[in-house]
Amino acid sequence: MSEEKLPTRAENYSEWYNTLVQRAELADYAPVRGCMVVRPYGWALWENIQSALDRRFKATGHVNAAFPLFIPMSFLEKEKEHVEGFSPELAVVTIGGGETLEEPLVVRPTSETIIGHMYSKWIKSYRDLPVLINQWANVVRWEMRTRLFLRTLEFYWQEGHTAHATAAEAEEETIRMLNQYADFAINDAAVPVIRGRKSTTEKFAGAQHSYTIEAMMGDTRALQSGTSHNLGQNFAKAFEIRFLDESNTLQYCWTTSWGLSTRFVGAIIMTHGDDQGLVLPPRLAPIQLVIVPIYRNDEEKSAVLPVVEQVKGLLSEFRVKVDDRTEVTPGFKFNDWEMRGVPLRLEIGPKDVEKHSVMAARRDIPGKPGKSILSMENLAAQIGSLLDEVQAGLLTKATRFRDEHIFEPRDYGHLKEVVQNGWAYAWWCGSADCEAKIKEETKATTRCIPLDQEGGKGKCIYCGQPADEKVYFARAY
RNA sequence: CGGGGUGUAGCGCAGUUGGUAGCGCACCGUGUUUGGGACGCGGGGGUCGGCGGUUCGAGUCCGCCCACCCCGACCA
Repeated sequence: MSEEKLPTRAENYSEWYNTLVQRAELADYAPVRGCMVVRPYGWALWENIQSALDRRFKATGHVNAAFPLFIPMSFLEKEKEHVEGFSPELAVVTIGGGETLEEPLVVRPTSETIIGHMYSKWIKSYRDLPVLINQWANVVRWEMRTRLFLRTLEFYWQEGHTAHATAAEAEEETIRMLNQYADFAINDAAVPVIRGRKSTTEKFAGAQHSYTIEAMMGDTRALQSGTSHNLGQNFAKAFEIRFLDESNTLQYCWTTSWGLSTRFVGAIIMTHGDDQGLVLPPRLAPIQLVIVPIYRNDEEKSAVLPVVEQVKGLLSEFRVKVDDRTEVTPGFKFNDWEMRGVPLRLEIGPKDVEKHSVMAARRDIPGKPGKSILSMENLAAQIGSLLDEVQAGLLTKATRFRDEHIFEPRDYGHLKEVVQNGWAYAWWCGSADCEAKIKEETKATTRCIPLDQEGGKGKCIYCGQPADEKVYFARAY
């Protein structure tokens, strides 16, 4: 049960986040540092994210499989950049069954290597391609600083791994899945995202290049919310993933990988949440609608409860919860479900029973303005359109917030200023040196080089050299 | 790993010059309440982070250790 007020976002954003995650019962701290327990409500949200994504993966021809948690250490070492990128954060098992292992086993930080190993066994001919496999899994990365959902030692995700006959097909796949992520984020989670390419410094260790969807959180910091990597032939060469083409020539495959994790739960919290608590997008909310019965005595109770049941029956197409707790007052329930982010609340009391109506309150519009009286006629249709309005409203609001906090700085001094409370969209010459200097001086990193560029030429915001592309700079999670 | 902080009931905290542990919330029982975070009465719950030391006596003083949180270098 929840105590009273949350810390406000303005007061202390990170405390607001931490308190909310726990109070809304999304997750809790595990006894191991940096690990989290995803509680039923949080997991239900994740399951809805999973099914929204899985649907898209299936629709684009992918199948699910499961690969082992343990990876031989030597596999990690086969791709030079990959091992350099991941070795600092590996958890390694050296003892099994009381015996020191012949070869240490890495707890997977990601599965390119072990999947690459299997692909080299499975792929012999161009007829075997493409291979389009996804897995839902947990992975472990030994991070220094952790935050619930945003960065934990162990997290849950999906990782897609594909192999193709040509570079063009691999690139097409990489972009296709990036677009699936963007579509999911925007249309199901109401999280507006910018699709873009990562700079060389920011890309995945071992990738030829990486793409990302970047979202702006309520404190204007950026969150990398999903990534798609074109691995080129790097892993194919390291793991001998080869096929015979139509003309009987042995060729290396072109592979991709793409992932989206429980971090996205954090994205939803920080995109939509307000000082009352969570605000969940109707398409993903574990509970879309809560019904709070209201009565003062047994007489009213016996009039109200049957109507509550009747309404619940009418709304069977939605995820409905009836809050029939007797130990707390309706007022408490209102606050409680608002804190938990339920998009819509129905109040049913004696007055409603009498008038054959119900009182509806939208989570995204606090107080009286968000309330409306619905007649019992076509109730399901009315609820359906209210939920659609909430869904659309969240996206509009989040998009407006983001756009209001994206600036095109005049010069470097101006950039320094705007990244304190927003993103800077500026020309960049592409040099890792300028990128590093900017990071050092402002804490802002390049988030992505957006795919949708208006073109033209400019001068690097830092060094003034000619630049072909504009990039987003922001402080990031 | 560096800097800062905190460990006392599930959570948040108090605990005086050392004298054997308390408050609020939550929890259990009960009655009155119930359209925006109800109230009364009665209860249960603690190896005071761990180990050692000083002392007749340690939550309190001393030493060592451990854990967690916050801020930095790495990351989905």
